Amino acid sequence: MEHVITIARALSDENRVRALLSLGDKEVCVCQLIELLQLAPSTVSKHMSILRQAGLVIGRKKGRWMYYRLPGQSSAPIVQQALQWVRQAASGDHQILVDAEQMKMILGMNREVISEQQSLRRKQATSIE
Amino acid sequence: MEHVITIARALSDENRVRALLSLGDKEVCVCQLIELLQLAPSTVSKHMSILRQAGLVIGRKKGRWMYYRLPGQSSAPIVQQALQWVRQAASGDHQILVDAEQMKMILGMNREVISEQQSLRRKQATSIE
DNA sequence: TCTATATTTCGTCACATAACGAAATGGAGG
DNA sequence: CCTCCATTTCGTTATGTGACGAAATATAGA
Repeated sequence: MEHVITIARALSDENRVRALLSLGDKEVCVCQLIELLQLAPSTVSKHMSILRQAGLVIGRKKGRWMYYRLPGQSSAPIVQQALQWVRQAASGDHQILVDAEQMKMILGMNREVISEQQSLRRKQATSIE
Repeated sequence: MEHVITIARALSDENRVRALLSLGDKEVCVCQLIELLQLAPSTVSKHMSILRQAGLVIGRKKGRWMYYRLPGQSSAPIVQQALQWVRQAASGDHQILVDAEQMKMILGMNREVISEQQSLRRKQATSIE
């Protein structure tokens, strides 16, 4: 029961569902999710930790980077079914389709370009004030 | 997408999941759910309206009483699958099993007895202060 | 060891939500 | 029409949540 609630809560935020579904069958690092969602690093980190606590994603640390991916057959049935549900339910949604395209783009870029974009955005953010 | 979020949010509260699963294949009125959850009428009413907005239950007004039931085959696949998920995921949970027993009991009582119990509880609540 | 950088943790703010009681609503029956 | 009563709506309060920036952490590379 507790797990049901935890999973449902994890799926009750649009940004988390976007992040989750953008993973596809790839392993994606946080900086790439930041680029996709256009949110602050700390915010994205929190979202991913909520998804991980629910068992909906698996995190793997490699060097300075944290990679997230969908759990495979090894995960609990309750998790697999939840994933199947959200995947089906949101498939065809405009935002999700756009995200898939965007993620393809992001995965094609090497990380240096992403880092550059992000530091650029940070400068913009501070200069606006 | 919006519907996904609405459904997930509706399922992210324990009392709502309890109410939902206690319906089974019966039609249940609000006063009976109040009895089951032991919450204030206004609270239960709000919970059921959230479940109804998500499409997870169907409400039918008969005289002074409001009856809720699970939607049948007619409901959207996204709803049916969500219901199937939560039913499976929470089946075997202790609270849910207890609730099922309790609901059998409540459905066996006629409404006069329930009303009496509830007005008794109201008196108790005020006399405590 | 020192620096740079990806990520997380922490503190804070605005806003959402679950709970209640009181009052409003609406239908049944006198 | 009036009363009763199940339910809903409204207003309030306490707590939860999502957002951010600043600071802490951890790791690769000089």
